[in-house]
Amino acid sequence: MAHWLYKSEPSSWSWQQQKDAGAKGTEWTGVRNYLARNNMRAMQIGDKGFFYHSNDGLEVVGIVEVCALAHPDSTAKDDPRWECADIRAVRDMPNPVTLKDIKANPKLSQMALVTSMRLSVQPVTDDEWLEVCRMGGLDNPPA
DNA sequence: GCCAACGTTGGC
DNA sequence: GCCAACGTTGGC
Repeated sequence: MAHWLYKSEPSSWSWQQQKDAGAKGTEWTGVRNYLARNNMRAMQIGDKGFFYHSNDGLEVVGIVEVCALAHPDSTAKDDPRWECADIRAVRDMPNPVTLKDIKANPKLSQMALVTSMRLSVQPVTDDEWLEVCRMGGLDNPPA
């Protein structure tokens, strides 16, 4: 299964809010970027991803999974171009992994988080997934 | 709060 | 279809 990374500013939508939304999950609305949208179109049910706090925190704080395939973004009713998937919280990172840690790890130098700073929904390779999980203290990373 | 990077928009 | 202007993102 593919892996992803979702950025959110905690002041607009935080990890705590995502967890509070429970198993039903939430639409990942508001993406207005074609690459990010295409990533969401490629998502499959059960795909795991990292939840990253941008601007404030700058760290991977949790694991989420896709619980609905891409559908029209309800916050873009007048513009059929924009779609989003739904995601739900799976678990906390035992130790949040900071952007600083990621940049300092040579194995992660090709991560989109580093190379495509502004992409808000990005793919994560299997190797990157395992490495960040390891750094975060997850001994048995979810597939 | 600043500003660089960069994606999108819109005039031509 | 180019490209300048503009707006937004996001690290610092």
